[in-house]
Amino acid sequence: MPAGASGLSRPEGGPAATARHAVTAEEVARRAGVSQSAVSRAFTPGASVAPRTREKVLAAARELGYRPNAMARTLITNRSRIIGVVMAYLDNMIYPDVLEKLAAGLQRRGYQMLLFTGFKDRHSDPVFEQVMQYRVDGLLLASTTLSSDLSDECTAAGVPVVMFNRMTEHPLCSSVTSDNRNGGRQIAEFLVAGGHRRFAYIAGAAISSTNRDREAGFREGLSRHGFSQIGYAEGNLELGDTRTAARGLFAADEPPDAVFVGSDHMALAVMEVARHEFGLRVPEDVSIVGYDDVGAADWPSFSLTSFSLPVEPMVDAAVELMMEQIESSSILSHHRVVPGCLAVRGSARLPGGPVRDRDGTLIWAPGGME
Amino acid sequence: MPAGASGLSRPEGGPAATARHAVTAEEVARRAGVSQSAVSRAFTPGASVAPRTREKVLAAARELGYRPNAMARTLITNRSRIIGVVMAYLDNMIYPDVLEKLAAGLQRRGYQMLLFTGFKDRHSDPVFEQVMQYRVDGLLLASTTLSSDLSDECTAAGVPVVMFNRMTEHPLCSSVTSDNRNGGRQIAEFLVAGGHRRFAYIAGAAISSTNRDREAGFREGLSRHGFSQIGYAEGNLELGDTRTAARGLFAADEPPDAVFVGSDHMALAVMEVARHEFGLRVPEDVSIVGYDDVGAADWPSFSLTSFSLPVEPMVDAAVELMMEQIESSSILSHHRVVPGCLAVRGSARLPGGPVRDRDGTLIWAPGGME
DNA sequence: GTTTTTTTTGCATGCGTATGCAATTTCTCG
DNA sequence: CGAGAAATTGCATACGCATGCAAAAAAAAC
Repeated sequence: MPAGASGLSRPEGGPAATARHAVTAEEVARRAGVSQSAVSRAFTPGASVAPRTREKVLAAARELGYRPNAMARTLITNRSRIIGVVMAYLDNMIYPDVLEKLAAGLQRRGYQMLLFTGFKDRHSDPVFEQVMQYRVDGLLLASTTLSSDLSDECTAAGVPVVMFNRMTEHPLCSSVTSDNRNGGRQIAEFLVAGGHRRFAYIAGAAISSTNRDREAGFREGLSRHGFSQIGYAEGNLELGDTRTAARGLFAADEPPDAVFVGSDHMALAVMEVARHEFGLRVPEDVSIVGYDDVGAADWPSFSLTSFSLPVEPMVDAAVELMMEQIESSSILSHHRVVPGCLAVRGSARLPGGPVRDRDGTLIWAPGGME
Repeated sequence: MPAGASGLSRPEGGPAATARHAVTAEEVARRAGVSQSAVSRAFTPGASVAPRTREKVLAAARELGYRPNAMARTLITNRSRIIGVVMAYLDNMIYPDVLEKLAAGLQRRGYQMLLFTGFKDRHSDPVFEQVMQYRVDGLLLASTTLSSDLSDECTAAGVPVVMFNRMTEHPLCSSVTSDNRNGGRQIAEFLVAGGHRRFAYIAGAAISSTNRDREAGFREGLSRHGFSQIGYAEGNLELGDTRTAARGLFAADEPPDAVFVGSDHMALAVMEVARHEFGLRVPEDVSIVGYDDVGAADWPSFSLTSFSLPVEPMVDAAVELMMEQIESSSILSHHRVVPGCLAVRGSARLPGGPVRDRDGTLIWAPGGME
C-alpha cells in the first residue's frame, strides 16, 4: 500500500497576482457617464434616481464587478447593519439551532452577524472591546451575561442589548426567555401526578436566572404537594460535572425516583449514567425529565420527556426587540417571556392525567396550568 | 393558580435618551492636548509615539470612553480583520465544534468572524453578495461550496477562499480536509477483518468531495478483498432521508451485516432505526461505523465506532492557510489533508487485530495502514 | 556649546460613500 | 408654447481614522 499523502501539503499552481484594487463608485460613475452621487443613489432603495439612470449605473456596475463598500457606508450612516452575537459555548444543542434561526432572521432584515464564541473558560470582557470597535448596531447575548459596567457602556454608546435565555437585573438590557418558572412548576406537577415521591434537581449554571427560575418553579410546584426536601446537585452545564452529580444522587441511601435536570444537554448524560452505570431502568426505576426539548430528546434511545424551549418564537422575539430599539434609536428594556409546553415521552412515568396530542408530540395540559 | 405572565411583554422603566455620538479620536486629542495623529499612533502598536504622550492619550481615551472605529480604520488600511464564515447548516454536531475552535483561533490572531448560516434550503449566492460588501479579508466555507464564478470573483477581489471539509476543483481555492479516502479504506479493512460479508454504504451529500472520497476509499478497501457488490443508499445529511435509507437497506432480502455511514450525524440515526425499528442488535446482527467521531459517539448508548475527524488540527490548518494568504496578499491554493484515526468502540464487531489504546480511546492500527 | 543624529509631532490628505443644497432637466397644465 | 411644479442631477462636504512628509523637539556626539 502506498504511504498516502496524509499530512502532506500539496501546492498546486502558483499564486495569482492579486490586484486587490476594489472597484469604487467613482469608477462606475465614470463608466456610466454620471456622477458618483448617482451611483450611490442607484444602490439606495427609495433614492431619487431616474429609472434610465439607474439602469445605466447598474449595467456599468455589473460590468466592472462593483459592490458598494459597506464599511464606507457605515462611516456615513452611522449604522453598520451588524449585530454582535456573543455565545460563549455551543455544547448545548439548542444553541446551534438558535444560531441558525437567528442568522436567518437577521439576514431577512438585512443584518449581518458578527459572532463571538469559543471562550467558555476565558472571560468575555476582552471580547467585548472587540465587538464595540466594529460599531455593531446591537448586541445579542446568549449563554453569557455582561457585567454591569459593560451594560452601561453599551447604553452610553447607544447599543441595545438583548439577552437570550437569560435575564438580568440591569435596568437597560432587554431579554427573552421561556417561561422557566412555569416550566419547572409543570414538571413538578407532572411528576407528582405520576406518583413519584423522592425528587431531585440537577442544576445548570447555578448563578444564571434561567436555572434559578426553573429550580424555583420546580420547588414551588413540589412544595404545593408537601414535598419540600429534595435532592440537589450541580451539573454546571458540563457533561463531566453532570455525570458526577448524577452519580452522587443515584448512589445515595435514598436515591430519587424522579429527577428534573435543568437542561436536556445534561439530562441525556444523566440518563446514560442511570442506565449504564447504575443499571437503572428509565422510567421504571427512575423518571428523568429535562428542559429544552433538543432534537436528540426525541430519539427512541432516549425518548426524553422534556419541557420544550420555544426556540423559534424566542428568536423572533429577540430579533423584534432588537429591531425595535435600533429603528427607534432608543434603549427600551423589555422582558419577553415566551410560553412553552411539556413534551411527554417515555423517560418519566405517566400520570393518569390529560396527555394530549399536538402535531405528533404529546403534551401535558392539566386544568389551570396553562 | 394565577394565569402567569406567559407571553406578555412587561416593559420596565422608560427608554433612555441615547446620545449615540460616539467619541472620536479628535475629541480625545483635544482633551489630551495633542493632535489627532498622536491619538491614532497611541492606539497603533509599534507606531512612533513618546511613552509620555501615549499615556496622556490613553488616559484621555479612558475618561471619554473612546474606542477606535474599526470601520474607519478598514477604509484606510484596506483590511477589515474580518473573516467571512459560511456554514450552511449546523446539524452535524462537528460544526458547532468547528465554529468554536475557529472563532477562538481567529480571535487569537485579532480577527473577527462574520457568520452566515441557516440557509440549508436556500442557495448561498445571495449570501455571497452580502459577505463581499463587508470587505472580508478572507472567506471560509464549510458545508457549502461556491460556484465557480463566485470563486473567480473572490480571486479577482483578492479575497482568499479556504474550504473546510470540502475540496473543489477550482484552481484558486485552498482546502482542508481529513484523509477521507484513507479513512474509508481503513474502515473497510477493519470491517473485513471483523469477519463481515455483506457491506453497505450510506452516503451523505452525494456530490460533495468528502462523501465521494470516503465512499471511494471504502469501496477500494473492500474490493481489495474481493467484495465489489455492496449496498448503497443516500442519507443526504438529513435525518429523515437517512432513516428512509436505513429502512431500505435493513428491509432488503439480504440485509447488510456491516454498514459504513458517511457521517456520525447520520450513523446515530441509522443505529436508532436498526435497533428500534428492526430489533437488530448492534453489533451482533449488524455492525455500524461512522465518520467524524462526534461527542455523542462516545456515549454508552451508542458506543459508535467512528473515524475521528481531526477537528483541531484541521481548524488550525485552515486558519494558518488563511493567514498566510492574507499576509502575503496572494492567493495560494494549497490543499491540506490531515490524517485521522479510527476510534474503536462497541458498534462494530472487533477483529482480532491490533487495537491499541491511545489517550483512553481505542484505535486500530494495522500494519502499513498508517 | 554646537552640530549631527534620532525621535517625536502636527499638518494635510485620502479612503469610499451618503446627503443637503442648488442647478438643471423633465413634466404638467393652462 | 410658456410658466410653474416636480423630478432628477451634480457639487461639495463630511464621516473617523492612518500615514507620508516636513517641522520641531530631544538626544547623542563632538
